[in-house]
Amino acid sequence: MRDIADKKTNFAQWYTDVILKSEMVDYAPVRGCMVIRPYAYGIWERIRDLLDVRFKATGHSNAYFPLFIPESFLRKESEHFEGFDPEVAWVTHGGGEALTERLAVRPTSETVICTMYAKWIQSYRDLPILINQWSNVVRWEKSTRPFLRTMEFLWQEGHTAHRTADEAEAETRLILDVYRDFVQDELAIPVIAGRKSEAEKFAGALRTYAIEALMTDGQALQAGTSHNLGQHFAKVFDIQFLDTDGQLKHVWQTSWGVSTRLIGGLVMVHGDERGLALPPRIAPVQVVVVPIAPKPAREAVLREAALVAGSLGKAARVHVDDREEQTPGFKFNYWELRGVPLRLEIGPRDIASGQVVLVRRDTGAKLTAPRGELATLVPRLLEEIQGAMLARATSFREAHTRDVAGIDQLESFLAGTGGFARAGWCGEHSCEAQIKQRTGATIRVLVPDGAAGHTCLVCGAQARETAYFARAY
RNA sequence: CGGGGCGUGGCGCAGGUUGGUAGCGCGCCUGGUUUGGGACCAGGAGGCCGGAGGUUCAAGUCCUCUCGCCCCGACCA
Repeated sequence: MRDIADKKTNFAQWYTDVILKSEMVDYAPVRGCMVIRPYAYGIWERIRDLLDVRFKATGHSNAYFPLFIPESFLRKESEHFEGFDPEVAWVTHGGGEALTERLAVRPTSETVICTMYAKWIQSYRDLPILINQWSNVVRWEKSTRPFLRTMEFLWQEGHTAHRTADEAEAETRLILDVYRDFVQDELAIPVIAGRKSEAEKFAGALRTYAIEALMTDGQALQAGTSHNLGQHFAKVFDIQFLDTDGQLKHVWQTSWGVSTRLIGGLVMVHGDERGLALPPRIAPVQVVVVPIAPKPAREAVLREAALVAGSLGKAARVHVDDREEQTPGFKFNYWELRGVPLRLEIGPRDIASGQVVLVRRDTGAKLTAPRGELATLVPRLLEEIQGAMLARATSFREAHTRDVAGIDQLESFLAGTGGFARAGWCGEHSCEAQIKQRTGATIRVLVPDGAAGHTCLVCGAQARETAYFARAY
């Protein structure tokens, strides 16, 4: 493949090449910021729309809270403040005058939202509150990569308040399931869902759950998080309600989010030496029609291409590439780089035979089909591609997941192909820290199953948890 | 913050050691011929070399300062 670095030997450069050359993104004038170009924004719109449906279906509503957060709000919960302070951007001046109180550009919105919830919640009848917002946030990151870690990014953040601890925990897990299903079903990315260790949890949370995906370079990517905030925020922000028993109680809260980082995940899970490969359900363009139009037949071919596109109607998102200046070969590469799942070729030969040529992006497989069958064949093929992409990603993950018995095994596993290493863990932070220090790997998630009978891979004590370790983005 | 790399037409780069009329590829524009895996020919447009200062008859090139970007690491929800 011309113009993009070799994926096997130079993954980081390959990633950068793909996202720049497919015109998904460009570097912004400000360090660490990115411009999300129409093609990638189209993917984000699909992500947003599909997730939003799932949020609404589980009872949530959207709202919007301000970008600016007074410093005093952020300081109320000390663990939360300390977690975020190093990467907060502060506004100190406005309208040419110094502000009496600095304003944070939100790194996340718990503190403003809690302030409002304190006003809105009086009675158990006001609960639960189930609000989501689609917004941008800013975190002053030292080292950035487009989509994976940028100083400003787009995300959704859900913030809920509940009457009981059980209800909050159920909500936290419900959202984790929503995320897992969404990412697997729509993005064709298999994930491991589990709980974060104390060291890795959200600043201010009681418990953090996450879904973790494996990139094709063997590194993990946190693809979504769901936090059970307990009553920490309720207590410092004084969010109380009068319960049926006449007692004044603090609410139990959750917060959860996914971001434009998911787009980086799509690239790194499904991309190949030809560029991006998009799962059909998320692809802005599902089918591209490339007319092969030598001059004498040009009019006829373009007319047929338009007819075919039209005949697919609502069955698929179709684009006809009728640019005159480019040759078919150029267009094939162009759309493969952009990851369009299915290509249709129509030329004089096809018109004569009443057929079209179809080419799958995921496998490169080429087949011909009679024109009349397209309306049923194309949707079926798209679903087949969707399934095949998930299956491929899943078997890659399976092939790169190992049980390791000790830290040496973990180290050599990571030095080799990398991936998820599964092992027992005693629950002590010192053991977790030792692994990170020696191997660079962290606990991605803890899963409930099967710790019994295992020992901690570091200290050898009885394991309390089963952990997935990996190096992560 | 540490290490490395780099700023020269839109993009990618050469030129620098040895100062002497700023070049190549791609892209772009016009015309023509082409179109089943990144077309070809011809003719064009476009940069005073990141910025400031200095040395010199003369600076892309040498010196000083400065700004910025990328990668790796550290850090990081």
